[in-house]
Amino acid sequence: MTDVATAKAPGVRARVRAALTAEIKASARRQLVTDGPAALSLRAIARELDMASSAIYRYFASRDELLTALIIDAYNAVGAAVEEADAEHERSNYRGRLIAVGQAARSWAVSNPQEYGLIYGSPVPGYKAPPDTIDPAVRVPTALITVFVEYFEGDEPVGPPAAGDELGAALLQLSEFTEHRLTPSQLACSVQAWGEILGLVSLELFGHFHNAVTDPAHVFSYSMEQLADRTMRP
Amino acid sequence: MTDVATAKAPGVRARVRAALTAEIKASARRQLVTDGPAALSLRAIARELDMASSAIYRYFASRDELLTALIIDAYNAVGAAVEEADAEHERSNYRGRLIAVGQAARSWAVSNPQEYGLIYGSPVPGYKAPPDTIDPAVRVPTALITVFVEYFEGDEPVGPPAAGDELGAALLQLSEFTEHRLTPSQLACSVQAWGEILGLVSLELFGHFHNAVTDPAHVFSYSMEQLADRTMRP
DNA sequence: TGTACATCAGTGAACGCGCGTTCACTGATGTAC
DNA sequence: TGTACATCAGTGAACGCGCGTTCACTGATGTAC
Repeated sequence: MTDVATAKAPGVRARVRAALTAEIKASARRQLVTDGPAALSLRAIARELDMASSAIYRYFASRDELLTALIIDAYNAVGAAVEEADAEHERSNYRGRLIAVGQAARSWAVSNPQEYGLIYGSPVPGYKAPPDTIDPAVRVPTALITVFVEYFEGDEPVGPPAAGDELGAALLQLSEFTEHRLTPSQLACSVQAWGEILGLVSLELFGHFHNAVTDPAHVFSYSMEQLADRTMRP
Repeated sequence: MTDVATAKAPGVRARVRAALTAEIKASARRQLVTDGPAALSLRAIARELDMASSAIYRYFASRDELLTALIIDAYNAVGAAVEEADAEHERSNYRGRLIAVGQAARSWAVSNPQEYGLIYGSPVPGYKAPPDTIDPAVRVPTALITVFVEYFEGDEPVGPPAAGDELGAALLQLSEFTEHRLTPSQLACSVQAWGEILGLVSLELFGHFHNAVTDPAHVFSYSMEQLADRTMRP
């Protein structure tokens, strides 16, 4: 029992701690919507949570650390949404998976525009992302490229890009990341897909469709179908 | 002579005024690079220009008005770069024009990353773009879509989208903008191109190619060729 | 050409505000015997 | 089970800073006769 109690010991205090940490982040997220990341204010959060501004420092060592937490949360949120959408399709339904990944990314972005801006908009000036943001950041592109890897796998496995292959050299790191299972032009195809998804979502969310595209959701769906049509055989 | 003098009268004072206005904007642009638009500070500009902070108000009525001027300048700068690049090709060389437009947009963005972020990154929170930003903002997409309009013009001219055509409805405003000279799927094709260009540039400039794409310029060139290949007949 | 007046650029002080971060502190909650 | 001690959460005052904007003002530059 002492054992269990000790195991649960962090439970009592730590649970309260976790709850407050979450509340701080929620308040920060709310603030993001109205003021943007650059204006994220610890004092404003403290005010909303009815505590001394210095109390925040029990939970986050600095403003930047809080920002990092928000960024990681955002990456994990899109990442999870995209992975879930992908998992809902037959593994061999590459077309369906590709479209699902794109749709899930857009849906999340539309529901969380400020967090989308935080991770895919202009970087916060003066903020240097620490290494622990990398893994979460990589989830969406990984999900996307995995669909292509598995789709192309039918073709003979490819080695590292040949010397003198400029496109291969330009995409060498990506080729390593996928363990050289895609040709340079297949890698480029994945990057283009990622670019098109992100570009369309950014145009929509950052207001560039005003007075031009009435129904961005429809145009996006259509574009994803087109994307699938042209990158994957029927 | 009095006539000319009166005509030139604004010249003396107004030229000094124009010069200082430009200096203020230049300082603001410099500040943008290090601190971002949200932190744009009139006092910092005044400090750099060795004048009282209140003097700025002789040139811009408020911080927001200065920001608007920067945004308009940025849109006009990319707009001009893109139009120039387009003009350097034979009118009938649609493929060359399309690629040139994309390349010019990217080149400008790479040389002016902060101004790119200002207009194509996350919107500045609390800032409402006034109507005079619209015309400059529309130059790049107009150049792009014009290439498609002229390319497709060989086909029979199309009317407004048919009732019940969902894609046509989603793109109705764009169709009007081009005086109904493109079919809905051709319009969508233009939007996709614009999305892909913007997406690839954003991925590159906002740091998402780190540890993945070594040579973004090459991948971009390749992608533009592919884009031209798939949207336009040889 | 010369004078009287209006316009404009720029000053410097002030208002009222918000910020991140530190520090010594009080109590409450957990830990070890 | 009870006591002594260590850990931790939260406080409130303070430091030093920067900001946008207003206002009454001084001089210089242009305008009209």
